Amino acid sequence: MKLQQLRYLVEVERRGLNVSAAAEALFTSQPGVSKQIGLLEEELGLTIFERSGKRLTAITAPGRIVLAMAQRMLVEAQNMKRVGEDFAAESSGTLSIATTHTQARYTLPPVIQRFVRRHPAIRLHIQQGSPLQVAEWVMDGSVDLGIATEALDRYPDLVTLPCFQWAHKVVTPRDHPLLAMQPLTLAALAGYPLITYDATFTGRSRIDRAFERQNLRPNVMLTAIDSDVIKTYVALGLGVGIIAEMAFDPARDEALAAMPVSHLFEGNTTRVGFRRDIWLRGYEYDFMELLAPQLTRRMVEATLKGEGADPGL
Amino acid sequence: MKLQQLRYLVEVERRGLNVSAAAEALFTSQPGVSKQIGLLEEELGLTIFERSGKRLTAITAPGRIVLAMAQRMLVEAQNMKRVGEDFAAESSGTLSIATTHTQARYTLPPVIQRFVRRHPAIRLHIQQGSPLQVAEWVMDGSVDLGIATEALDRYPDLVTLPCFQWAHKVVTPRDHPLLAMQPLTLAALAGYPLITYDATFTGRSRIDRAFERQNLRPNVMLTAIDSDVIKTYVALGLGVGIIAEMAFDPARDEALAAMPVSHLFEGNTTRVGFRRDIWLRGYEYDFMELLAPQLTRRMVEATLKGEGADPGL
DNA sequence: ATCCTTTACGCCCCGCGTAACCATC
DNA sequence: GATGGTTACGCGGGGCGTAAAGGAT
Repeated sequence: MKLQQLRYLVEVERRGLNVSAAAEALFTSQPGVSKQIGLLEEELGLTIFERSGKRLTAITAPGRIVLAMAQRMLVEAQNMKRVGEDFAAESSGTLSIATTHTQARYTLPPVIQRFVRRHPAIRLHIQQGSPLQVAEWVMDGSVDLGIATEALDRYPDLVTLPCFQWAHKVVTPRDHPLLAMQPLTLAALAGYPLITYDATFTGRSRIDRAFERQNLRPNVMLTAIDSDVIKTYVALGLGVGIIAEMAFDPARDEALAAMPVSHLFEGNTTRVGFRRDIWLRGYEYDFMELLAPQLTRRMVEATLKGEGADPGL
Repeated sequence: MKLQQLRYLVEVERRGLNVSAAAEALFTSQPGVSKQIGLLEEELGLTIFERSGKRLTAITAPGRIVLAMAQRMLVEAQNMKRVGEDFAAESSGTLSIATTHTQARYTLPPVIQRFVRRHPAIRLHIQQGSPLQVAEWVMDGSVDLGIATEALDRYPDLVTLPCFQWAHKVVTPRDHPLLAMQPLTLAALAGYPLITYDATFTGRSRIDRAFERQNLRPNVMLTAIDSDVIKTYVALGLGVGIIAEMAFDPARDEALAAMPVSHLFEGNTTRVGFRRDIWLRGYEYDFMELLAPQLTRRMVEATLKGEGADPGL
């Protein structure tokens, strides 16, 4: 049994049982992959893939078990490399983060700035997507850390830690009639066309839930994944915006006025998440602490220990 | 990184940082082991072993982490092979059990007999030792299952399941004065020289505790790990024996008389234990069920799931 | 007819063994 | 000097690539 064979195996599964695609993804030849998988099956004395003639059609029951084991072994192998990077240099390495637009645009810049100053040789990779995508990327190992307000905590194989809390703000043009209203009500908001986040983004669930509770049907006339887009359309007078508070900058957004609405919508908690079974490098602990001061290395490690429950296979 | 390198690594550690011994144990050449470990260290970019000149003297901090990961990977690799044996044939394979004399001699024979009838092609290996040895053998993977009344449950990395309960019996020559005593007391027992198990064996701890509670100092004049030895000396009139009840057979031991003493000593529970992280083959589940009918596959798997807590590193 | 997998075959790397050398106790 | 580890070097197996053949849709 070779680790290569396991890599081939896992990749074939990831590519929907397409050996050619797997070979391409691994920069090797298709026959090689085919052969090694055959050898592995022979060595283990079982068939991992069901074949109809020469085409792989399904994964057998033992195959599924073997696959799960292979994945764990590969994660462990990757962790070993991480330990190397971690202890050896602390200077080289890559930190890849998946997050949503709001975090990438408003929360992360100062964090990243300090991180880069402290770890100048670490290459950074920020991948932007929906909270669900963020979670999936963390799950499949294509990024190390995921930062999002939604979705992350729905994956039991991820460790998620709360970073900070935030509230929404309502933004309007500076001359908007709502600005005179004290205090602002949901009913009043529902009287205007609304511009806010896309269905699965950045606390949108809290917004919807608040209106639902009062049986209001808000007129959401435009949604975006991007606070800047929302603000732009609000400035054009197309409606009233509901955005994350950190996305409003009085200096930069001088065409707009913002009103606190923490009394209308539930608070949101932005979380950082990572796979329970990966090895966190020193600079990843550092990054988390920069992101949220309470996430010290000691605290994160304690959480890992405490949550040690492994659902396993 | 190759699995071989990890095997070398782990073996070197097991052999007290002696590369030559590790090479010998793995049936390969010493320079090969040395080189592969060097290559692994180079690949990971860290030193695993501290060297004074050319001699390995200690394991570095990262080395310890790498070692733990390597061990987990190797266990997983072994599990993969087990899955193979398990699904493929169910016919070939080896079941290795570590246990104490009493179990091997009195409990296991009928179990083994039925097991062999059901799985004629499985090779059996019974290794006999003290409860502590049994636990260590299970821990280091040299046997699959351990069966013992003592010690097993003190290892958190082992899953231990209760098999059955049993009590001690007092055995004497047929004409012994104690036989007339109704009911038997500890004080009476303490008045005779006793012959029983070695300090760490087969419920011996319960025997000692019972005397201690009454502040009695029994005269244990001979100890053995072996019920047959005890019975032999009892038959010779050297003293009164205290043995496990299953070790007394009225037909075979016609020179002796036995008296129930469950009112004097606590009951004992014999347990079967195995490493939490190994893959149990179908016939191993079978064996456990033959050993103790309540240990069905379903029940064992449920216990595994429930205990899923993994202390990890 | 096309796509995809397997079989066949040859190159070349690399793991392993032998031998020689070297450091520590 | 004995034990034990590294370096040097040559052989051989096996992984991987190219080419070709064989099924499935």
